[in-house]
Amino acid sequence: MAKLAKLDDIVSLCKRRGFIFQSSEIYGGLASCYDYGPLGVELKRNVREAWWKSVVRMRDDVVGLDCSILMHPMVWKSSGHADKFADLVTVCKKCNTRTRVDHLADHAQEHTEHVPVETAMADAGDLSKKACPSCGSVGKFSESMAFKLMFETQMGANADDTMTLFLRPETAQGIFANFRNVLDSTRVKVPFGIAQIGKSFRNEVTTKAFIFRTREFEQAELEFFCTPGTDEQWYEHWKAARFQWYIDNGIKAENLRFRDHDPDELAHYAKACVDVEYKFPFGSGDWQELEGVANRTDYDLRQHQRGMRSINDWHENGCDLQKVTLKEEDPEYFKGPLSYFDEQEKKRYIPYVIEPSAGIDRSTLAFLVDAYDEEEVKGQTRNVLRFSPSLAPIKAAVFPLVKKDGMPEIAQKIAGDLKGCFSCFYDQKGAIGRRYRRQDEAGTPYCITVDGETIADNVVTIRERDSMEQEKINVDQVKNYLREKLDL
RNA sequence: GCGGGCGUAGCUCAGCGGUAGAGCGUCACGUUGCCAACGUGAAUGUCGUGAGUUCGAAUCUCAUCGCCCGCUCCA
Repeated sequence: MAKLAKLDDIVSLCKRRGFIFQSSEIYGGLASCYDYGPLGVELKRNVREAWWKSVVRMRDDVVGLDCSILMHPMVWKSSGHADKFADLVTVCKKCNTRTRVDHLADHAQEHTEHVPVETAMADAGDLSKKACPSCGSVGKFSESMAFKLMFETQMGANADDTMTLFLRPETAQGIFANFRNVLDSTRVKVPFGIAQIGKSFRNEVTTKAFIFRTREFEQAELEFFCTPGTDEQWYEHWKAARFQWYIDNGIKAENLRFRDHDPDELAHYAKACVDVEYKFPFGSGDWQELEGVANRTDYDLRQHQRGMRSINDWHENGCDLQKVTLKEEDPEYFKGPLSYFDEQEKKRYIPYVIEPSAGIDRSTLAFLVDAYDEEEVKGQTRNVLRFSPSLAPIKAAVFPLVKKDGMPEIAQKIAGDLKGCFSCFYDQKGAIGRRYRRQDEAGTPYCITVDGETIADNVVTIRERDSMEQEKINVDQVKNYLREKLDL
């Protein structure tokens, strides 16, 4: 059905209809950055809203949070990002292939294992003896280059007195950093979750495929805290719940799948991880990750307890993160400041964490691509975005059949009334058929048309997007009709 | 970062050394009166950007920015 064979088609559609624009386009564009246009911003807000409703509002065991993007530098020391998100990379001069230095080490590191810069530097010294995994040439490597995966910025207006901070590379750490605050302020009891939606930043080595991998991106993350031993069942619970969410919001089941991470693919702290993947019509493998659900065990909270014990070290070292070494873990770590006391079991422990982490931008793209359809109607091509009503940027459009005889006034009144409930669009220009088709291309589920008889009988026509079928109803029933059909 | 391809109107593209073009879309007026209708008219371009070659550059050369594909990488 869908004719979006290439990424270019999607980019074109997004621009033409005002969903997504290249950032700073009038200045030649800024790599990897994109802006959401009038329809795009509504769509993206609806995606966020649908996630929040499903993960937070419809549940009794999840609360929300909105952390600052800038956090104490020690957060990233504890999380490991400060050390481990600085990979060393070298280029083979013979074949121009880029390779991570730690992959050339004598004892090959695991796939997702990042190594501290110092260790990598030490290994980098003897690159002259290493063979290129691509072409086999020995000692042809360039000087190794460090890739800073975190964006840096300065805090403090006085140039002589600033502190280097990082833009968060994930929202999750802000949740862990607030674990104690939420426990102390909300009467939550394990098992419970803390959810957050917000921007994150990563200097990806390569960006890719439109808004699919960008350096500034939006995440929707849940950290679900549970009793050790129950983590596997919660993992299954969230895996299923998150998959279903995409289905419920309109993704076709055949375009969605799970991909379990192999044991040797897992990050060292993760006990299990699965990706929810969507079959995008671009890229080499087609299937691309929308979301990861991971069992992070008690790793993060334990790391932050170590960080809390190391804060003096940070001050004593002139606030230089590079000079700080995290203190060893207290043998009684399970009684530490980020532990939880279970009243039922009369036991203190560090909860395990299940983390569903979704990409809002790539999900938005998936919803857009999946909704796109072209069909033949009386020899003409009709373009339709078959959005789920929950995501449609515009829920209803109101038209006077013609721009006279009092019809515009009635239509405007109806539109004004509906705007209080949901996003609604009024249009009185041009032929009615054209107005219908324009709304089809924006994905508007319903159009309401006021005709010449409405003045007399108070009846309007409601036209449904997918079937193009029309139904006559009383003006007074429009709002309830839409509420019911849109499930709002 | 490497290799390949591509940047001309909002979109799709033609033009490839000599006045900036088409289709679609957009806007206005008229007509019509429930599915991209018709008529008339109109607006819109730093030809990605900057240098160079030339009497003259959208066109040739170089640099640069951006996008796509591949490599590489990747919660």
